[in-house]
Amino acid sequence: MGRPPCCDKIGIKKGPWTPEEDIILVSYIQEHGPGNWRSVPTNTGLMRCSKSCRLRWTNYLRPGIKRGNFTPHEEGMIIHLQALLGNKWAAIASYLPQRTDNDIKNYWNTHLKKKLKKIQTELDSHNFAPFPPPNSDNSSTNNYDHHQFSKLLNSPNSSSSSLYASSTENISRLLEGWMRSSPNPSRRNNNDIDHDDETLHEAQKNDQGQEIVKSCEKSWINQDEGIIIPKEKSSNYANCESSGVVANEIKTSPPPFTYLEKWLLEENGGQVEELMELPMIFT
DNA sequence: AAGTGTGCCAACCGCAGAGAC
DNA sequence: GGTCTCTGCGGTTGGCACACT
Repeated sequence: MGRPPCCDKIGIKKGPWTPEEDIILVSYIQEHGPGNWRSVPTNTGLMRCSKSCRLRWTNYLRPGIKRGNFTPHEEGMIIHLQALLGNKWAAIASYLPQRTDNDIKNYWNTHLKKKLKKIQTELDSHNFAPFPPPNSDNSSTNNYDHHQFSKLLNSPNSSSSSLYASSTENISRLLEGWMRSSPNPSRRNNNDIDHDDETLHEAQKNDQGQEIVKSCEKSWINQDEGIIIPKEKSSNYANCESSGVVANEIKTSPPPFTYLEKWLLEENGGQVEELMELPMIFT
């Protein structure tokens, strides 16, 4: 049935990209813009399949990619978005415009998964609950210890994010300035981070954004703290649901997307602390 | 110094969706 | 409507670098 893999073709080079290949690819895209990947190998003379060219561009060469350590804020966003969306790395990456889905996926698999697993073990051994008991109000959260959880998450003993460092210079710097002046750039320049809100609004228009909105409908937004608690884990939700408040709130007017926006794009470090205290689903 | 184990990340693979014909 | 092609996504892996013995 299907067509053979594009990379099975004879003469197609595999493996790590050389700086020369990078420069050829960057030069070509600089001139023609990203897209029409099919024609890239033919037009550039690169002995790579179109897929490999696209991947190299999107994951490594395109301008605006931030490499190196993930900040606690980014880490928190990933953790929470993963809890919210699952392994939808592309969707998660759309909220971290400077990170690639591959980068986020790798970081999750190599750091965060272990970190959360360790935290869960710690929580078990300390006998305090990661979630407030259902049907209880916030004043009686029993063993649930926000600060302990936060401490564990930020503990230097739990795998250090500082180990995650870039080993190679980002060749995309060659393109600095170009994307800015380009009439229709596919991605943004490093200097455009002040337009994050525009990107988010664009994302909201497309399927990924709609997916987030749908996800929000499944979550209970804690408006006091500006954070999102998975519906099934929130005692507030349980309490309100029983009174019919939430059902009406969500069914008739889903939580405004701006809550998620505001929280996700909040550059204030103080928000991170709240995030770290957030109960979440361990997978 | 050499061998082995482990962590990490770039890149590959296979699948699915969308669009063109 | 069916087939083909292109693109994007998520899971997996190869291989390098470093740590440990």
